[in-house]
Amino acid sequence: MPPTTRNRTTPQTEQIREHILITADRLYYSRGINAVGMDALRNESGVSLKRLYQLFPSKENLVEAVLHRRRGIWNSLVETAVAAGSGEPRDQLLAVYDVLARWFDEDDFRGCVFINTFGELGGTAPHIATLIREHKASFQARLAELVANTGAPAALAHQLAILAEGAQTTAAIAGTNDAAHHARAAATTLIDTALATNRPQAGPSATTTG
Amino acid sequence: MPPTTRNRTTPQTEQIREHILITADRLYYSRGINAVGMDALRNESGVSLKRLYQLFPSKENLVEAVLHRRRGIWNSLVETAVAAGSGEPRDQLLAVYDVLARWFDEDDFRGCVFINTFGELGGTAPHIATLIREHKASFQARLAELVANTGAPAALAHQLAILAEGAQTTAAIAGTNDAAHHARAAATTLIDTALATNRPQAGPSATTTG
DNA sequence: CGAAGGTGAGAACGTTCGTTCTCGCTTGCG
DNA sequence: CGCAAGCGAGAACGAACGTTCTCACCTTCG
Repeated sequence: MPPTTRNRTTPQTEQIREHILITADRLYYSRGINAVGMDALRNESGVSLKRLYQLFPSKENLVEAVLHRRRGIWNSLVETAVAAGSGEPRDQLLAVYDVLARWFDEDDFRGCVFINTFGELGGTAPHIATLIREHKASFQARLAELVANTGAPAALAHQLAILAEGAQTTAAIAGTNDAAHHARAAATTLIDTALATNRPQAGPSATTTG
Repeated sequence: MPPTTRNRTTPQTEQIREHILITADRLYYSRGINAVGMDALRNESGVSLKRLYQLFPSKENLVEAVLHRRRGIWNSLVETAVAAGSGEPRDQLLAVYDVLARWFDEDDFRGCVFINTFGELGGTAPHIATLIREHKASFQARLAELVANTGAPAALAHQLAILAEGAQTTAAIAGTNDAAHHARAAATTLIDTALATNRPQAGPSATTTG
């Protein structure tokens, strides 16, 4: 039923929806969410208020959709970087910080959308707070998988996650991208230390010859 | 002139000012700044609007005063913890993460005021963004001093700062205080690695004996 | 006592918010 | 052609915002 030619408006609807999400994301990200009214979004996107509320029944709903879309983008960035490397688990972990470095270099970088939104709305919008919490938890879970592949203890994943979070806020506030470099260096130290202390003296347990 | 008995209102003024700052801090921190109007602050503090605007000519001015006060509290916490320990530079650095651990355990903990405020207002209030940037820079400068005392390379200070920032946001969003423990463990690894690789084989280049 | 000035409670101001409604206009279909 | 439905532009709504003003009251000092 969905892909029939029944409703002429349907094909455009998805593009309009995406256009709204892109515009809202840009405005919310640059100015904060409370500071961007629906009128501003209407003017910037060129989409009428009627259609805005038709596609997103409330502002909170729209904010959630923006966060959901950002989550997909973030996951794609991470997975692309993880898949692009040598396949070595250690390199896959470090690839996360290369993603950060490229991101921090963007002109309009102003920190992590989820962290910013949590600070602004986390105390009053429980549904949004939960959404943010779940996103961060899923990122940490992905890190835990990558860490497990290296054979390092699970605690390393938490440490690497903290480095990634800290790099984002530090880069945002300082206005420089140095933090990505520093976080990557710290991650390298933590990973190598974890790997060294995990299989310490018994070196040649050469079960994996690859 | 200030400490004379000339003006009867002066003695109370400072207490009222502090009372306003404490109340505003609590409301802003728990709900976000835009979500707390001056009426809410009037009702919660019991101070009339007239006196509020008498002591703080605008809301932005009040926000800046709240941040300024938080900065002093944070610095006191850090300096107290740094001074309380053994005096060993390594322990002084780790004391910072003990401060975080105690802080995260507080019931109303909701992350770092400066990070939260930067996310909400940093894009539209340049003066506040600058104030936040300066606070973070001064914390990093203090860390750099402590790192220098250990003899470790300066880059360690940046890494430790990133850990502290990341622990704050991670703890806030996750709602647990595990991040303080993980950050402390990571900091220990980074510090010890930096100290070990800094004076590796060539030990006695004793130009600075003291 | 009586005039002056500062105060608290809260109304009022103009703006902006999120959301809904009105109203011409277009458009697809019988 | 005629009509029902959907659309964009924007007015309108009640609420809340930051800020100022009114006014009765209280204090203080000559």
